[in-house]
Amino acid sequence: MLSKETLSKLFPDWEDGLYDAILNEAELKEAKAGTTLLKMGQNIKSAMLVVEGTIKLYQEDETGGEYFMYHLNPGEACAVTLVCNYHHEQSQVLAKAVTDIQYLAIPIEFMEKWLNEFKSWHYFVIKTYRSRYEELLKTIHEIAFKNMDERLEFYILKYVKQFGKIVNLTHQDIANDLNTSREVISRLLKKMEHNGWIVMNRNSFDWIKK
Amino acid sequence: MLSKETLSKLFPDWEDGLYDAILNEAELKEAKAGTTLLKMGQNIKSAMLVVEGTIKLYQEDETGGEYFMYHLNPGEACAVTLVCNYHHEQSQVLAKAVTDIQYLAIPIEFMEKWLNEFKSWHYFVIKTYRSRYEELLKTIHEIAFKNMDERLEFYILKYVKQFGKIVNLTHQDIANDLNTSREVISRLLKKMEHNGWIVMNRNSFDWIKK
DNA sequence: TTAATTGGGTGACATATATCACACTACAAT
DNA sequence: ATTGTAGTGTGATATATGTCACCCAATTAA
Repeated sequence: MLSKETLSKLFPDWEDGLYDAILNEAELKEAKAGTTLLKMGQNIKSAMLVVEGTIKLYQEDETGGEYFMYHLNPGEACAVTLVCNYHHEQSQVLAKAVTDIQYLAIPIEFMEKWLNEFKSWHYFVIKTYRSRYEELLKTIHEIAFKNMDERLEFYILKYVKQFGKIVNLTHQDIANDLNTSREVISRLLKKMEHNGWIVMNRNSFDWIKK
Repeated sequence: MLSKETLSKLFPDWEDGLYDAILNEAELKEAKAGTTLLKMGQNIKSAMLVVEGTIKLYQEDETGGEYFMYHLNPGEACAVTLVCNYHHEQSQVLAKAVTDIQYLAIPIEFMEKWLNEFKSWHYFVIKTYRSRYEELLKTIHEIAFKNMDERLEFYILKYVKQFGKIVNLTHQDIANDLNTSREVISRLLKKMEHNGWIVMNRNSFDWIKK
């Protein structure tokens, strides 16, 4: 079960009443690694706050393509689910659990209410949107101006920052996240290996640049 | 000079005290069409609210490339300038006036203060971030999944929605906004003409599809 | 131990876009 | 009328990436 202590570690800037509200209204849910938590076009019925584990956020194409945008970690929230004035709002993003996760699901009817009641909630929402907006800007910068080799490096660095220098991803995983094909990634990784940036193993490689 | 009536038409959801605060603290500025209002990396010293005219927001590359993301119209605000807790925050976007414009410049020291004082300001900031976040998602969708011909159509439709079916842009203008070359745009527009989607003139063309 | 599956390597080729060179035309300036 | 300039059209070619075909090695399942 969830305690006020746990909450105050995850969300240190909240006022006391907000912790109580969460304990009363939020449901603590779990999901296995790999689960899809939110699909594009799906109706949003609750806000999502990460308690444990990591979530990956994607832009999704009608034809099945995906483009990875950013990670969500404990103490962070999915921006799109935070402000739903109307019911039946549809998700604009795809969210997947990377690891086994725990998250808080708060029915969206509390969103409007809490914005009124809790100043710290209000700040939390703004902070969330601001930082996600910045992530999207970085993503646009990559896709609009960089070639695949640079985007791959940027992608790997995001991974390394999250999980460390041993990158446990198959070439196919990476290709899916960057909306390209496995062959392209294989060739680019080979180049990186020649350049001495990585050491390759089956199913993984080590980032050793710098 | 700026009146409370004008303000209440532009920003209908604000509380009364906020109009007064604006009248006291904001400076009404003007800029000619084509002016650069904010460059990437530039220190943000004031928030920007559009009163008259249209602004275009870009992502900018170190090497001079630009990618158009969205328009800002009267009653809208530049999200990045709205939440600057620290001084010396650097702009992540490029903003240019498309038409002659008037805008309100509010020194950033009031941002934190007003978030505390005015609930309607708080909502305004959230609404701004939310809608800009959605624009960025659409932009990512275009660049990540679409070829240049589809992106060009999307681009033209944004223009048409803003300014009407007569598109007063040179091929070079469009190429700059989509970070490609004039030749590419020329050829694609020729195709659109063949398909009967547009009628071309010198310095402009008409969108007649559908 | 053998067979099947998954991850990866690589050549050949297709396509989209970028780049270069240059020609042409409408309009503006003189 | 002449000249200059900005906007446009278009072939030739280069490059990055996508696609197809197929192989091999490592791991797992039988």
